[in-house]
Amino acid sequence: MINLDIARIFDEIADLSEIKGENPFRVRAYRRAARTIETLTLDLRSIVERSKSEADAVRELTKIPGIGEGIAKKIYEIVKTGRSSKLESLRSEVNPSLVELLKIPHVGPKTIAKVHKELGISTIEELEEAARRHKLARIAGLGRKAEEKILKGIEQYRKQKGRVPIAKALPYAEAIVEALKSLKSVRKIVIAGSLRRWKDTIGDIDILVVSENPSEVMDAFTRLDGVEEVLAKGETKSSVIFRGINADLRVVPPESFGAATHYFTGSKQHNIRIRELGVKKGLKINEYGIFRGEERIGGEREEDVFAAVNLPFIPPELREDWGEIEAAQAGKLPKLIEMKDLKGDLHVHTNYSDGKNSIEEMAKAAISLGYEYIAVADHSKAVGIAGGMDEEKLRKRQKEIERLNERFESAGINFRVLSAVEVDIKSDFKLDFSDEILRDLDVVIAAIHSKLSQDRETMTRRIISAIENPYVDIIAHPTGRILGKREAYSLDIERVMDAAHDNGVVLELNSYPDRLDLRDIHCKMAKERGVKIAISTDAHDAVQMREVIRYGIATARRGWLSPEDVVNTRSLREMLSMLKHKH
DNA sequence: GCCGTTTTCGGCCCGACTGTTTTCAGTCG
Repeated sequence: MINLDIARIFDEIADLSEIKGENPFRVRAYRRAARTIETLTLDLRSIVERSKSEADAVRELTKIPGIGEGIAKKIYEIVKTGRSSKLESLRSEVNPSLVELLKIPHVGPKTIAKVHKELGISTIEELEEAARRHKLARIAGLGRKAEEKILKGIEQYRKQKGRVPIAKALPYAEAIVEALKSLKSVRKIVIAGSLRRWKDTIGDIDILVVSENPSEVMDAFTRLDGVEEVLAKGETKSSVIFRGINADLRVVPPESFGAATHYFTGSKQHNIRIRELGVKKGLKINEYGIFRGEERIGGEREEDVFAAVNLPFIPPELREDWGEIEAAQAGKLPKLIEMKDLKGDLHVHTNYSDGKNSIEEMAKAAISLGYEYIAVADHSKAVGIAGGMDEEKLRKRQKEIERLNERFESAGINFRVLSAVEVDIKSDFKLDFSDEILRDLDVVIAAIHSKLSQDRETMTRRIISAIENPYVDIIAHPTGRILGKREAYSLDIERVMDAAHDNGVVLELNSYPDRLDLRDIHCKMAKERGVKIAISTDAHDAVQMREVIRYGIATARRGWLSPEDVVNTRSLREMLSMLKHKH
């Protein structure tokens, strides 16, 4: 039983309670607890297991914001017994298959309860059938339009568009901004929402505009080249599907720009917390501004919103209700890493394995970025599909690296190419090069590339065995996820982090936008455990080295990382001294 | 269900859009 499983139980309790018609604030409490738990950097199971009694465990658990006595006791029960009696009794009251209907756009708990009660509908197929036969319109409160909407929603749900990797949504958002910028009445236009928070996946594109002529903007937006469907069009807000992705646009007056930017950036949970703080100070905070009674006391700048509740500015990447509000109150917001802090890239490929460019080309690209070093980390021979190197090819590469470094030195260029490998951790736990070979390299990166479906215990031990090898410095893409394609390996990430800490091994944050692995919350977890991170690109050509790093930096910021948490913010000498097999 | 230097009870963020309502409910973010 891990945190994620417990979060799922509370999500189901929330869903079932909602359909049952429970107090919405109770539902919200379960949802908030689920969100908190799934992004918690502590293991609930170990908190419960090291407690002497239930009361002791409850005392510890209720220190977590959003977890009170009721939910704490349920966590205790779940960890101890593997079951939740609350969930089980709900399941006997509310048909559990109704939960899936909640995922259909435009279908909410009230509608579900109604169609279930009136028509006995409990599956998507039954709902679709009833809508087609116009049976739904007979129910009070529903009509023909509702039937159309529900059918459309079902179609959308089946297409499973869902969330897309940030690198796919960002260019579309930039294209929309570019197109609308040219309108005369557009004074300001910004990207907000999860894109501004740099979340790894994006559900929809949010654009905010200041304009004295909203209807001109709405018309232009809904007629953009690329708009496939107009979902809603109002005075100040419209929604469309833009090249397969939902896009929302909102127009506000200039004096509301700051408040609207904050509101539209989210996250939803962060906004709720900020507005609650406002309520306690007798203020109303909405997208138009900050109000005391009728009087507006701010909202032109985003800082106004934070200042109104006595907080410093919180960077968008932190606005997830992952503790940033408490940290801001305590004056303990981290100084987040920035692009300019990086001094090198510790994981790039060259044409010695599956990279496109030569070592020299990669080095020159790195120099142009202002870096002091790169580690060329070509694949080892077991990764045949990526042209992995054997020992002989490795020796040949070594000579080329040495010649290149001599040239840089004699030309007075402060830059060094580090000789590295991305050595494969094979399914039998062995590394793909002998210790003798690894010992002579500048940097040894180890990673898993095959047999990804081994069980949780085996995968955990497989990675830890690499961590314990005396020459392994860095573990690359530690969880193996590929967004939209492949889940992370089944892995006990906490044990991996503890082993990394104990052995002085660095974990990689792979900047590839469909990897971003470690992910944001894992970076936070690593930081709290004192594990150092390398933000690397894993670039297979020079253009990628330049372009994908921003996603890595953004993810690091979402994971609360400061320059000192990251090894490649250090000068060459200092960075090398932090690696395990020192040079 | 959570939470509290004005509360251990009585609040709980706030508004836009749509549809079916003749004054508001449902859904969404």
